[in-house]
Amino acid sequence: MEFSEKEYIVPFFVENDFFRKKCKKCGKFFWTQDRTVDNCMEAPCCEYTFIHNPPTNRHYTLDELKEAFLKFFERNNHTRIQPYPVIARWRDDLFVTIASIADFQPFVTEGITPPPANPLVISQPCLRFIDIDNVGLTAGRHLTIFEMGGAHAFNYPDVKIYWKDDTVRYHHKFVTNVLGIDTENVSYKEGIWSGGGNAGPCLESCIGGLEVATLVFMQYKVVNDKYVDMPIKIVDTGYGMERFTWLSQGTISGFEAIYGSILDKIMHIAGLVDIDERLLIESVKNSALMDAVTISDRMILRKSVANKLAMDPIELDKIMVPIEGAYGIADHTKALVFMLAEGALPSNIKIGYLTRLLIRRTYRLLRLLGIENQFLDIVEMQINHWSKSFPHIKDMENEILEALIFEEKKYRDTLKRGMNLSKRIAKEIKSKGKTEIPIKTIIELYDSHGISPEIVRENVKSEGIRLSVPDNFYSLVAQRHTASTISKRKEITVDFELEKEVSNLPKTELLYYDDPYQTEFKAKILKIVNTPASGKCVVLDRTAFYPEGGGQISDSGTFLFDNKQMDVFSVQKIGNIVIHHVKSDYLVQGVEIIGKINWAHRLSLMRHHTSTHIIMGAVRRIVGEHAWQAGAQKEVEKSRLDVSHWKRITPKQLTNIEKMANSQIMTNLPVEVLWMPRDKAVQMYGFRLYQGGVVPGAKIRIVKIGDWDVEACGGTHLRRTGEIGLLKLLQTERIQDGVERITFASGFPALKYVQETEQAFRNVSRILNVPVNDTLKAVKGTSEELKEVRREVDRLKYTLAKFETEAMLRQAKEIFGIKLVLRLIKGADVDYLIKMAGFLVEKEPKAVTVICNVNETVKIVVMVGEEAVKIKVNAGKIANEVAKIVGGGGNGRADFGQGGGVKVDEASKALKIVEKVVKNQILGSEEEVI
RNA sequence: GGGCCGGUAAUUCAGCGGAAUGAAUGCCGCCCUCGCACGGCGGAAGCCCGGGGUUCAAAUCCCCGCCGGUCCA
Repeated sequence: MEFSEKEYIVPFFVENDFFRKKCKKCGKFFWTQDRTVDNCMEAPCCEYTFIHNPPTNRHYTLDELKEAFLKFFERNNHTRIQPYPVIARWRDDLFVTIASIADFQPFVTEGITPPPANPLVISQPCLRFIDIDNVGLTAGRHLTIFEMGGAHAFNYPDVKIYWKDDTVRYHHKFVTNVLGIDTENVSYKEGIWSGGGNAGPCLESCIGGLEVATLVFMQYKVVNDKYVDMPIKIVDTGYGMERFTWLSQGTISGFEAIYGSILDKIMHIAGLVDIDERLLIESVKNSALMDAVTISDRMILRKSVANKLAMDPIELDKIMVPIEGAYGIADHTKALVFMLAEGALPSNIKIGYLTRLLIRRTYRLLRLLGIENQFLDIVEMQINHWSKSFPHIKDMENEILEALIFEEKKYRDTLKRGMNLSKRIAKEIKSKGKTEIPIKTIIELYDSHGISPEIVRENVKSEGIRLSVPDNFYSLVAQRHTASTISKRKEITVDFELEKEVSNLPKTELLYYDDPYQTEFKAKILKIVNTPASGKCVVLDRTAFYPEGGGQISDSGTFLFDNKQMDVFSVQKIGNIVIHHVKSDYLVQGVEIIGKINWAHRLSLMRHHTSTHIIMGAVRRIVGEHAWQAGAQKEVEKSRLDVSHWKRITPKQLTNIEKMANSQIMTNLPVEVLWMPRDKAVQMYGFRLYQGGVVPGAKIRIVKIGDWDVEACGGTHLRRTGEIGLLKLLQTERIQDGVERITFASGFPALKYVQETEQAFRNVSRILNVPVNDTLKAVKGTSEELKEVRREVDRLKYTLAKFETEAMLRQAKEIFGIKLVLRLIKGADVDYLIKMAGFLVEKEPKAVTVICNVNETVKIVVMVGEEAVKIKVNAGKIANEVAKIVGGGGNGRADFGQGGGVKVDEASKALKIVEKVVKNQILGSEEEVI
């Protein structure tokens, strides 16, 4: 899909003599006032021109630039909005905030809620992991954390704010008037933007070879690969705050501009001083010419730089790798500080995995520079620096450092395990006379054990083992994952038919918000829809039925109409419409019904919901402020709360949480529900409000339990905590690394649990015949005794077996120079048989022993003494032959065999053939014995 | 959300259907030494994670659960 010139030409271009040109190198169209230029003015089509030669009127720090940007747009009628979290908890399609527009998706962009202001301006910290391999290599063009200056305007069919022309004018005015850049130095490159199901044309602003901003005009929805007009047209501009800062300072890399003294210190402690600037400048300029820098591209880059400087590329690589490592460390540690401050704890799944990835990567870079012991010092510098603009980071300082210490230890453990494992593998390979580890093993080491090929190489070097890692190593790893995952993807079923049928209905009035204790109400049936997917659905003008949402299951109850009662078994919400699922055919549109909710059901849910908030408050106080709700489900009998925490919650902590929570219940705290403007709420209570995810709307519903806990929440709650009565924590489990699930019960189900547990305990004490308080002691004693008895039985078996053996040997039959001992016993176990047979052959090397035990089945043990083995008697084969007769099988070595079967009556017959089998073995005859 | 690996002595692991004489390190005792380190000899130490199933026989194979590790989206 391409857009025509029409989409890009704006009056501003025409008025100011901009020309539309086609880039000689990349073939893309762009707009410029400079007649002479023939490329788009963006690397790699041209070199950076701003290094040591900034085009701006002065140097800006990141903070200064951000302020200049925000102030400029404020002067131009935009309202400044506080940044959103970097962890995008309100989205199910993203883990992190990747752009400023992500703050407003999907609720605002879909028209569900109005924007917090219109137009607005924001400087949003963003995370991107896509380009993580490039961080450092491209001198600051790619970062995992950066701030995106976003000026946004939302144009509705009836309310127009501004569109393409003003967007370009604002941008141009900002770069020329505020930053003082020459107007000829700015080019606008035509492009297409698409993402998140939306698309539109965009203009990329390039200055000095660097793309500094993207002006996106979101105007289409992508439906079946076709563009459909969106009712809301959105100006989505992204100004790269770090890139502008770099541009204004003209430093060698962006990292000097962004990190200043922090980077200096990292370089200093790593001993990276007195570096030949020419190497850096050439490398930066060349990195601009590389489009996508991959691992194998690195040496190409080095070669071209080395060529210009007449030096050895390998030598250059050795100098550059640590410097780029220092850049990476500066970037990664900042990203970590932001992520951890918001409670994105290291884990093996979801967002936590990205945190872990980043920590491990950082640790490897630090190791490369030999400064891994400085990890926390560097992080502290970052905390102190960035908390000037983002004070919440300082509040979390201890939590951030603690999480890192714990994770670092974990990684060191992994590395240690990896060392053992790879050394063992190396030895095994060596013992096979080989010198190379197969690629399959390397992949498995990485995929299943987290040991990267470089680490393996380090560890096996001493054993003289090599390994060659192919360029496509990481895609080979990826291959192991793709094959099975695609087929198993579950479809989320959306009843489009139902959605369409109710879309024009007025918003349902939600009575449960006015009074969560209302159990009965009158309402008019607005519509009855019957779809194959959802069955019979009733929409009312008002309802007290709480629909499924916020982890709370829906209400149930009945409708009364015309003296008839109909069950409402499930309630859902689609947009602003509440749907009641019923089975009855009796209802008709337009009539008035009486709704009655199942109060016991609802009350239990309310108890559990309020409890969830109380527990969350207690968990934070016991395990630390990093603990976030990672999910929750409120049901009638019990509920669960998933909490992020880097280690297991100990039984002692759990007891304390329970005690603390119950104490809040006994204090009978008031539960207040307030509707507040989003920004004000965040200002008062912080991001911690969003435990259950960011809720839509400019005004949000706040549930405040005394001074104990405040959360944005749409659920139904009690008036006072005392109504919970009793709260019992039932169990904790580790559902993922870094996420602990607490299951609990409130009210009657809690009491029921306590009573049942007590009953079970009483039963145990009754069986042990001891008072309840002595149960533990009694069980301990019994268990000890059991162990002792077991040992005693073993000892007795030993002596008994020895004793019996001697008698058996006296009865042995001598044939062909061996002593044949046959024995049939009842009710013994295999261990005993083996012991007896063992003693026998030990004592008499000429013995051949076959012992047969009859129980529910037949067990046969055969042992052949040393001397007898020499004349070809084979225990395993005897066992096999004998077992066949009792209808089973057997096997074993020459000196020891065992077998068995089910035909109990054939046991004595089976023993009778032994003599013949042994004879055949000694004589080497193949004669059939059975 | 999905994939892969693992749970055996205090620890790191071997064994992967027929006896846990398991291995190494650590621990205890004895010998060597004036004493220590090293060395030599001997010893203690295991519900083979839990629960089902298959089998004459399961640490071993299959299913479920618990616990841990790891990679990817």
